[in-house]
Amino acid sequence: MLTLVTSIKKSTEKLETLRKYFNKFLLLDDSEWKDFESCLTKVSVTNKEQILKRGEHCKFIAFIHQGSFRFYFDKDGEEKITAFFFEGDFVTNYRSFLTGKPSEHCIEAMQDSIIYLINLTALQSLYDKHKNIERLGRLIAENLYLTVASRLDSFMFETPKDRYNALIARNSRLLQEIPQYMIAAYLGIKPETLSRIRARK
Amino acid sequence: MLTLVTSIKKSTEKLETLRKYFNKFLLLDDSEWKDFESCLTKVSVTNKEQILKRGEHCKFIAFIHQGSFRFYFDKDGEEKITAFFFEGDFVTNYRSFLTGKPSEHCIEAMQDSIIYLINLTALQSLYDKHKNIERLGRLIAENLYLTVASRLDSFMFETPKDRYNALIARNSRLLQEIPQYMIAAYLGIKPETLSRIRARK
DNA sequence: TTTATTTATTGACTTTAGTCAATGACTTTT
DNA sequence: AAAAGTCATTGACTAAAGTCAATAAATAAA
Repeated sequence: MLTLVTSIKKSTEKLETLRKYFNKFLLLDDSEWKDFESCLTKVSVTNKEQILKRGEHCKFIAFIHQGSFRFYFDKDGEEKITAFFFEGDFVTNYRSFLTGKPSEHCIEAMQDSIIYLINLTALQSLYDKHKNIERLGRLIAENLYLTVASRLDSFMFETPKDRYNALIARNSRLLQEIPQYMIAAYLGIKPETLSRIRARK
Repeated sequence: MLTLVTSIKKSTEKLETLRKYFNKFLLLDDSEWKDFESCLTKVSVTNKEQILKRGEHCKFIAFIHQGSFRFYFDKDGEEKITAFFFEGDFVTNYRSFLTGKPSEHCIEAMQDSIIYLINLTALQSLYDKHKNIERLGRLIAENLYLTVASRLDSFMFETPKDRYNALIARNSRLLQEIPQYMIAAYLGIKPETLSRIRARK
C-alpha cells in the first residue's frame, strides 16, 4: 500500500524542516529528537492513493511535508468530506488511532505527497521513554482539538455562505486546486448550492 | 464569584470518587495524587451561577462531581448552546484555556453543583513535575477531542431529528431536567422546530 | 387562588437548501 | 476531429427549517 521511499538517515535536510515544525510546539533535545527521528518513516504517496482505507484501524499519525489529503467517507453513494489536510498538518484518523476502532473514513491524497509516519506502538514507547515526547503528544492532541472545535463552530453558527467565505479567506489557493464538488462536500452542501452561492455574490 | 467551600483535606471521601474517575484514564501513584489533590479547589456553585463569563480567560479545568452546566453564548439576542456538561465530565472553555484568548462563551450552572477546579498554572507545574500527570493531561485532551469530534459528526451528517433521537437515547434524563428551548439551542434548531419534530414521531 | 410570566405548541407564510433534469464548458480518449 | 466523460451552471419544483403571530400549558409570584 504505502511505498517506503528511503530510510531516514539519508535525507537529513528534510527532517530538519520537520523538526522546525515541531519546535513550534516544543523543543526536543538532541537525544529525544534522535529517538523520535528513528521512529519516523518517510513515505511518498501518489495522487489519489489511500493511506487509510475504510475498516482499517488507523495505526499512524502522519506529518505532511508536501502535498494534501482529504478525509472522507461515502454515504449513500455520496462523498462526505470531514477534513482537508495540508502541508504542516498532522493527518490521521485520530479517533480510530485513539480508540482502536476501525475507521469509517478513508484518507486519500489529493496530490503527489510526502509524509512522515509515526506508528502507534512506536509513539507509545516514545511516550514512555521521554517526558518531552509525552508532552508533544499532548500538544498534538490539543492542537487537533482546536482544529475540530473551530470546524464544529462553523457548522453550528455559520451559514453555508459564511463557511465558504471563511474557507476561501483562509486558503484561497484551495479554490484553484480542489474541484468545487469537493469543496461543496467539505462545506456540507450540494454542488448546485455552492454554484448558486458563488453566482449571487 | 466562586465560593470556596472547604479546603481539600477535610473532605477526603469525595476526592476518592474523583480519583476513581481519573483511574479510568490512568493510575496515579500516591505521591502524584497527593500533589494533584493539593492543587484542587472544591467549589460549590448555585443554580444559574456563571463559573466563566464572556471575555474572561478560562484559567481552569473543572471536574463535575455533582450537577450540570451549559456552555453557551448570545448571538443576536439568541442563546447558542455549544455543550452540556454533566457529572463525571470535565468542564472548561478548553480553547480559551489552551490559547489564552478571552472566552466568547459563558459557562453557567443548570443546577446547584459541586466541582473540583484545577488552575492552569498549577496544572502546568504538575505537568512539569510528574510525567504521569503530563500523561493525564494528554488523555484528557484526547478525550475532549473525541467528544467534540462526535458532535461535529452529528452536525455534519445527521438531520435535526436524528440528533434529537441520538441525544435522548444517550441521555433521556436530560429530557426531564432541561427546558426544551435549551435542547433546541443545543441541537442548533428553533424551539418551534423541535416541538414539531416531537409532535410528528 | 388568582395573576403574571415563562415555556411549549400550532398555524400560515417565507426562506433556504435539496432534487431532478437539461445544458454548456472542459478534458480525456479514441 | 469526433465522441465520451466529467464537472459546473441554471431552471423548475420539492422539502425542510425559520419567522411571525396566536394560543395553550405550565410555572412562579402575588
